[in-house]
Amino acid sequence: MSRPTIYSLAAQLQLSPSTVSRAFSRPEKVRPEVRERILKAAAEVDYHPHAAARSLATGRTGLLGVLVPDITNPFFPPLLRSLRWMAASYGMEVMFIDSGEAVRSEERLVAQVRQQVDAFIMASPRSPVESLVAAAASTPVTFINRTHPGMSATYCDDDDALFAAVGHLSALGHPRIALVEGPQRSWSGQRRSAAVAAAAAELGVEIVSVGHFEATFDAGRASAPVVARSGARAALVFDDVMACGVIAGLAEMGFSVPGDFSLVGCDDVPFAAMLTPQLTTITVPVAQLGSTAVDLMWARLQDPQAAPQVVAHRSALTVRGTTSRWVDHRDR
Amino acid sequence: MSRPTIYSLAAQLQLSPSTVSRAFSRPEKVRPEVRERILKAAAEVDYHPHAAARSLATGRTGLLGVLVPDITNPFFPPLLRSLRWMAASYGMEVMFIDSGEAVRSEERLVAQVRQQVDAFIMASPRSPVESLVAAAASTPVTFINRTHPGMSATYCDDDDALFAAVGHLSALGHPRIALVEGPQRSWSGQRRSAAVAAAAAELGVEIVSVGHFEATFDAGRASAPVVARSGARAALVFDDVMACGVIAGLAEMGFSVPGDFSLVGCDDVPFAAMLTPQLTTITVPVAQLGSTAVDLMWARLQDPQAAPQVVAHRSALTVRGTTSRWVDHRDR
DNA sequence: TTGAAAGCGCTAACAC
DNA sequence: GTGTTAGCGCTTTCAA
Repeated sequence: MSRPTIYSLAAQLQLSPSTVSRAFSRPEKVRPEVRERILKAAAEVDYHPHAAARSLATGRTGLLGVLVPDITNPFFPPLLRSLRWMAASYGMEVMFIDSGEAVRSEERLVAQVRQQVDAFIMASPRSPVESLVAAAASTPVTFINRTHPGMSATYCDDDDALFAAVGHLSALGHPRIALVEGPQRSWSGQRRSAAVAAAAAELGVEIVSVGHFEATFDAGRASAPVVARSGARAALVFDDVMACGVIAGLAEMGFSVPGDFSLVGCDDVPFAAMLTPQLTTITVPVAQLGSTAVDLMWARLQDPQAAPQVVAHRSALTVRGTTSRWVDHRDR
Repeated sequence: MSRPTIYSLAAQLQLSPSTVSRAFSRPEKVRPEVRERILKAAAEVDYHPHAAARSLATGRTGLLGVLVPDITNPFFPPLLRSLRWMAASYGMEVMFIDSGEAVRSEERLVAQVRQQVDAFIMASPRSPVESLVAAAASTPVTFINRTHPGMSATYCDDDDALFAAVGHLSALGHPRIALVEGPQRSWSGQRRSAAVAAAAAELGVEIVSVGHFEATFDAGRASAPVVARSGARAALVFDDVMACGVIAGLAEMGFSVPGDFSLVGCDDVPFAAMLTPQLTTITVPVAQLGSTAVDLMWARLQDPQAAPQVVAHRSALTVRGTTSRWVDHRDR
């Protein structure tokens, strides 16, 4: 009546436990017909190897720790989904860790579970990388959207997309573009700001930064008056959530998007296309970031000696409904 | 150089392994000063009990399996976050399982990991409950937003909120309300439709159902023409995502919300308040659903004999910007 | 190709 | 309150 083990199966089949074990862990080392017999009997009694026992013997858990700062941020769910799906394809399950944006606690959370997972994938943009790596101790970690020497990572290169965005707004007649920047500590944020500056210089467009803001709706809304005062009639916003805030803030001041202001967000989170009007934004290939991260993680697991890799993906401008031609008042 | 164990600690402290073990698993059974000594030494060498070994010995994994149909649906992230947070407070970690809305695969996924988790919490509204329970085998499961005889569950009771919503629209001058229903198989959907009907009868409002739709943005958009033709100038929509779709569809037909149509969504997902105008909706206490589910799960784990419980939470109407007074054209 | 046996690190009787 | 000991179910040399 208790759950079947390799021993009960072995006894029933008049085989040794090791043979039964091999049938599952190293099928190629057991004669096909014997293997068949074992698998069949196993299926009948619904036998599954005991994960903990296997783990104790091998030192591997089959678990991948995924750290995100805030699953409530719409950027992460598609990423988590992709990670879990890809992990499953390698036979691994996902241990989900949400730090609730509590940067201080991430270290502790990671240290707490590092022995229960074979590897970590971290998509947390704020915590100091060093302390995360330290907390993971000898457990390999792969980063998403940030890099660290000696660690595998995959990130999104927004340079081209941002260039396209600046070009798009410029072509629409905007001589000047407001830039609503994200958290100063954000790795992607810094890269994005730099890319915009480069693009603007090349395209002869004036960029006016309205400052750094938290990546939240409220912060976006709070930035709206600054955007309005900037003299620009178009804005590039650090991410889609903030862009929603900017739209709301502008609306409170009586401005409409894209009527009075053109807006470009970033990330293309699921709801960007659900807004009315739909948000023009930079589409980040989240699913690919996820699957690449898992691939890199797996490579490290297979060969711990192998050199860590960093692979970039490119985002692209997706023009939708929040950008429109700018007509100077004086022309009207 | 290898990781510390209760044996290495015991040797170092001239104690027996069991005492060291107890210091961690049953601290009250070891003399305070000895416990101190052990904990101190453990901290120094950064000792943590080996989860797999413990699991093998106790039969418990410390893992909670959380099944959601689609983490990309904005209803679930806050729930997952709450679940993980509450689980952590009981010292459990979360194994995340997203079925990708593939109802057929949920059974398989559950069966695959049921031995690695101590319990399941399932928030999947579509799969036949019976097969989920069967797949979980002897692993206890707690449901969210659906019930099953013999199983613990917590759900949201929308009756009062829906009554308030109908009353709200009625007070705004709407004699007739369109009802955009969700998937027919959805447990909550059926309850919501029934509650609306009851409220309408009591309040003397006419409800016209525009039919059942998938709970997606596109389906919502597709329902817009039907809503427009319904004769109603207000609509109750199964959930917020669909409501976004309805707004988009209406906009394509030249109608504005709340100018031409008043809309009430359901769930109050994070982005409901990020829309412009903000969505009037039914606020579901997701965090409480999550923590209650974990509590119920824990109760089952502590005492498998205890009777399963079902606890309801109430949602509430949150009036925001998508509902407004209806003025009949003929009056204009 | 298969079997015997040791051991992974911890817990839980049980005895002291 | 603490120590002894026997597993928990699997993998993995090593021999046969």
